[in-house]
Amino acid sequence: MKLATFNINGIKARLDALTAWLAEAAPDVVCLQEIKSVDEAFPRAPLEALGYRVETHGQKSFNGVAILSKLPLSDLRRSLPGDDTDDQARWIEAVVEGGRPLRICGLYLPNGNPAPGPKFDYKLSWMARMEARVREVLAAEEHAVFLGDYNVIPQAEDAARPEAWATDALFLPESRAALRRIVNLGLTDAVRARMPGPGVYTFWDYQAGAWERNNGIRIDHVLLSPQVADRLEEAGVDKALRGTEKPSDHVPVWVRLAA
DNA sequence: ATGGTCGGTCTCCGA
Repeated sequence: MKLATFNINGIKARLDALTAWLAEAAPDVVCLQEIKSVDEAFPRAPLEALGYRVETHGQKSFNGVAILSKLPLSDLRRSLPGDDTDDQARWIEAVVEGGRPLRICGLYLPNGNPAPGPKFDYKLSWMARMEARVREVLAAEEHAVFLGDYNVIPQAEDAARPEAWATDALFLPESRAALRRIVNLGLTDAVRARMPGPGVYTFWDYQAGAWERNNGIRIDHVLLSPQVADRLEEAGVDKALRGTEKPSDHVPVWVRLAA
C-alpha cells in the first residue's frame, strides 16, 4: 500500500498538476492540505474518474484538508478534539478498509508566524491537542499514520539554511520540542528512517529563487505508529514536481507499506 | 545583504 501527503496550495490552481501526479505516482491514499476550497466547490469528478473516493474538510479561502482513497473509508472525522471554538479546517481522519484497518490522520498544522504572538500560541495549543489525539490512537494499538504539512523543521539538517529560520515559528525550540513530544510517544518519522542525513526537503518558498538555489526545508512528514513502522518498505519525496509548470511550493511525500 | 512570489479573493491576507 502506498500512502502520500501533498500540500497542493489551492485545488483550483493545482487540479491539472494533481491529476497528472496521481496518474503517475498511483498512491492508494493521499492526504491533501491547503485545498483552499469549500466542500461544495471541490472538483470531485476528475479525481473520482481516477478511481478515488473523495472526502473533504474545506473552508473558504484558507486551509482545508482532504483524503483521496482508492479503498473504502470508515469512521470519518473532520476535527481535532480539544477546542470546540476552533473552526479552522486542519484535520481529517478516517479508517482505510479493504485489508488490515489503517487509521489515517491528515493534518495541516498551523504555521504560527509571527512568533511570539496569538498565532504562535494557537500553533502550540493545536500541537498539544494533536499530542492528546495521538495518545488516544496509540493507546488503542491501531495501525495508524499521521501525515501532512506539520509546519515544523525537526532539526537543523532539515533546512538548507537553518540560521535563516532561527526566529521563525517553524524552527523555534518550542515548536520543535512540541513535535518531539508527539514523535516520542512512539512514532517513526518515515522519511528520516529511510532517507537519513541532510538535504531532504519538501518545501521551497516561491520567493527569492529558493527552488533554483535549493534553499529548502523539510516540513511535510509521515509519522507511523509502531505497528505500521514494522511494515515500512520505502519512503520518498517527489522533488521533481517542484520544477514543473505552476508548481505548489510543497512536493508530495510518500511511503510504501507491506500489506 | 536584500528583495522577492504565489493563491484566493476579503484589491489584502496568509504563507
